[in-house]
Amino acid sequence: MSETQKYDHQSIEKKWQEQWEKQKLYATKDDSSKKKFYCLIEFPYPSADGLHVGHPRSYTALDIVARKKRMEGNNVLFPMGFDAFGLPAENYAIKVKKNPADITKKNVERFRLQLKSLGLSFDWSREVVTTDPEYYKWTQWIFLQLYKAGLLYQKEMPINWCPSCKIGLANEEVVAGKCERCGTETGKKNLKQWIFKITQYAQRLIDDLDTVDYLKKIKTQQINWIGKSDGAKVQFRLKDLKYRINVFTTRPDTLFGATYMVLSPEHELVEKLLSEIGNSKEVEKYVKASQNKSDLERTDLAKKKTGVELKGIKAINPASGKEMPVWVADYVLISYGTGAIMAVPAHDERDYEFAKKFNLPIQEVISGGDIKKEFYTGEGKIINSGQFDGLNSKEGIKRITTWIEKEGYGKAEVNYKLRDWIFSRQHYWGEPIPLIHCENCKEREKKTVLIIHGTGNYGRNLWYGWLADELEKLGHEVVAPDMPDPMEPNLDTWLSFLEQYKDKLNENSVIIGHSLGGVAAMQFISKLKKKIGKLILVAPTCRDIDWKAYAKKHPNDPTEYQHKFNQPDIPYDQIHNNTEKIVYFHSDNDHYIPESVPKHYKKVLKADFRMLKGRSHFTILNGGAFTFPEIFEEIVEGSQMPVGIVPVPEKDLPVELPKVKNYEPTDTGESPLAGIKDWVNVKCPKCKGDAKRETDTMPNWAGSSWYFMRYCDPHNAKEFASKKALKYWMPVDLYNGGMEHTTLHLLYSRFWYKALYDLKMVPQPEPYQKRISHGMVLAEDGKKMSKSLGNVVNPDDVIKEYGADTMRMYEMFMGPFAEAIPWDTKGILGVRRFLDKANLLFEKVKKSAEFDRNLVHKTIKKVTEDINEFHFNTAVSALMIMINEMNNQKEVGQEAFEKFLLLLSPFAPHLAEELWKKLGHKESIHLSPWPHFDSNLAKDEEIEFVIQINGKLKDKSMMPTDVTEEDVLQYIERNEKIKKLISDKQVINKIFVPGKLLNIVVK
RNA sequence: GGGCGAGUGGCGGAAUUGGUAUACGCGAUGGACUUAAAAUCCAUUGGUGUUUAUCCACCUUGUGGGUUCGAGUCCCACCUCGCCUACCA
Repeated sequence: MSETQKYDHQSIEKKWQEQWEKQKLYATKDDSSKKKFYCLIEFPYPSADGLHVGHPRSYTALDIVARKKRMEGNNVLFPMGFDAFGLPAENYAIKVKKNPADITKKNVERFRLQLKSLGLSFDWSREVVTTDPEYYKWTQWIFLQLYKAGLLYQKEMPINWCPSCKIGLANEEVVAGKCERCGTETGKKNLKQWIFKITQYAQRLIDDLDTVDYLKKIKTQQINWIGKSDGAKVQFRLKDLKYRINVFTTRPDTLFGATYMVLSPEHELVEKLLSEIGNSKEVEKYVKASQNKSDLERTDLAKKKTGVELKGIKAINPASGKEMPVWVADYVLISYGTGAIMAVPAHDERDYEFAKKFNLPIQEVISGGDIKKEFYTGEGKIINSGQFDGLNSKEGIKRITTWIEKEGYGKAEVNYKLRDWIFSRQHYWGEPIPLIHCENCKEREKKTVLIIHGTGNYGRNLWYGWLADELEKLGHEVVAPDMPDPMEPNLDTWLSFLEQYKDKLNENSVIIGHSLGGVAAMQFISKLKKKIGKLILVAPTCRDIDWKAYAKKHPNDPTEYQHKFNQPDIPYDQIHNNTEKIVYFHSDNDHYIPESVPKHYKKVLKADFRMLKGRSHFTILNGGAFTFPEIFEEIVEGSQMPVGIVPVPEKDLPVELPKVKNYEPTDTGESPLAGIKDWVNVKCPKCKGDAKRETDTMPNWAGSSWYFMRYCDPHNAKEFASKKALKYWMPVDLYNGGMEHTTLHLLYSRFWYKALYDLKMVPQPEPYQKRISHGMVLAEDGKKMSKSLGNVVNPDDVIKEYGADTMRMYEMFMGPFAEAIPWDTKGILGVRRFLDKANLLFEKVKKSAEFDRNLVHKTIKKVTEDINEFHFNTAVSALMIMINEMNNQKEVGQEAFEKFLLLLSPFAPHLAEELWKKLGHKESIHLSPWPHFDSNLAKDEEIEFVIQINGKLKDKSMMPTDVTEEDVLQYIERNEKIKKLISDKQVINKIFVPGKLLNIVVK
């Protein structure tokens, strides 16, 4: 064959691409009587390097699916866009001193051209670019809806900080202590951050996976990332101290085996206890040292455990009653559970190692191992655990948890690894967060909340701590002091202690008094010379309680002082004068406070009484809970939004990025936007006073968390997408992307979609019906393609030399779609030869020529089914077999050839269209119906029937597919070879598999 | 350490519910065409042995066992590699 026998891919491909575009062949119409099919592929980040050969692999695969679905009569949505915000463009902009917007625009144009040269059937009229203000207007709008729904808060916190990129990183972006992007070791920096309450959705993000069709490993990854564990929260008393240590454990069955406790270095108690311990200097030194350790050091030195004992501090094991030493050690992480553990060295690897190193007692409580030699984490019989001895450990978990709850030491609890999503970025190239900080509004709305705790407790313990955190998330000022001598309180001491907070209080303030603190609160308010907003009493005590009787009933509780507590008459009139409103919470099962108490207060207090069910005395004791949303609600009065932070009004969206001279992030951690005075200074939309814009921008994840919704209605100027369009197109029927996005992008976008579903803005709770993943394309050496290794293959070169059709087919043929496959430039030749053969075969086509119907229908069946299952490589090989068979004939029937072209058209759309038109068709092949197969015709009439002896192949012969056992046995009678082989042996059995084989079992 | 997945020719890889292992392609070798090369076409191509006629026998899907008439496929143990994850209490 000469050069002229190779088809001219350049002119053919250019011609059809132009014609298709002119005819708008792939434009999708919304209102259609046809069944919809939404086929989605992750949109690319338009890097300066251009398209990678990995991109076309998944694009072609989904293009094939989309084209086939279209030919099968579906209304297909197959869109494409660009995810263009983010660090690479910004870093490049800084390097070449240009505007990232200009750079991005250029990159997008290049990408679009490259994608178009592949002949993909995207509906380009629906393209979205996340950096386009018309697009990010709606990203900001959605952000505001979620903000108004109370899903965001701001908190000063140590964030992961990359000293090289000068950017805060989400936990998820730090891989093994290193910056995901640049590989530099990360440190910590304290910054105020906007944070999404994704943890609120943790359970639903797990549960709803049951309703969707994702690859198993993708579901597993999602579940693992959320990391749910069932266990119990248990409270440990400290000997002679008011403080308590809360721990989370998944092994309550080992409670009796806890021999020491460990606090993480960041735990608040470490600082509080410093004055009580003998070796405070040593402890301080240790805490400081571990703060300076990077996450990498703390995790990498996995096996070398360090720690310091808090000398003089003893915790009490509520189960065994034994005293236990308390340590601080950085193998306990502040970010998981409560930041403290009960250590059970006999049945936990880490605790065992620690106990061995520091010579701490090891107490076996589950039999089955040999704890002298090794820890034992398996199941077994419970021993050394009093009343629980003899139980199976699995049963023990349930029984001991129930006992803990009954005795008031804790409660069953679920814990998640997933942490809230840090959303702020201190960078230029991202969507501005559309919020305005207004000091006037803040002063007006901010509440000062004074929490006065009860006996034997401290300021931020239990629900006080939870409530304080929640209020601070909204920007309120919380004063939750540790009251003096809480074990033996004295009213006068308490009142004089509270004096210091007097000046902070005003008509907007709230005072919460719990238990004994309730009495203190009333006394304190009655002496104020001003009015406060609200008094919230939570199960307050009262001198009416018979403390002597109580002490008899509860001999272990240190309540001696209670009846000594000085309670002069409370001047109720004065309290009413000094408060706007009083709310009184009590519980129907408070065994601490008799019913006579609320009865008494009902008589004397003009309060709003609220009865809550089963909250005991509002503490962990006796099964109480840690969170009391009712009390929280009473303070914020329905406002879920942080105070003094005003959403930009919808009519002012988008908040566009201003042009700046300098894109570099600052060393202070502020975004470069902070330096642009004209932009930062605005009037508050609420009070019209002077205010400032938020200068943080959104992370790269924002735009990609909802782009699939915008595709449904991309030009809508009034809504992010119309209800009608969303209802028709959503959910996505097929979503494909890389494994690298199966945790974060999927989790974040599912979270946004669920939140919008709760706001009734989208039609269902899950965005993606089916999710599959593609494998990576590796370099010829089997390594990842990278510039530094110099092994990158440029798709433009391949397309220029061999054509887009060849490129597409080769990417499909190279191996299983889901697996990583190395690129092989020589392998492309085989596919190109196949297409040349197809082109040449056209000369042999005769309208009237006979053809092999079985071959045609077999191939239709194979290709159809393979595409359905994403087995593109074997579909290509079926087409190759068909072409080879047809090539062996002198003439080719036109009908057979047409069917071949139809099957070829999703893979090689240009050549298929060229030959289709050359056959005389007026309409595009891509608008033609997908061929059907006849199952009977797809079956072979004759097969190679196999004769085995003891399962080993001895003979084969062509026979009809439906050959009977008798016929085969007769055949054997006539077969000298088989007869000879079995002549001297005893035939025990004959197994006949219809249409396949006969196995003769001999001895 | 945990989770998921994979080990099949010289290479990429095929193989329905257990039923002819190595489809399809690359590469290689030989031949045709050519002054020659490229391209193309034809033939051969898992291994070993015997025989030189290419008929035959045996072996072969990481290793070792097991279940079965029959195992690449199912079960058990082990080895190797890849990906994700990691002091998650």
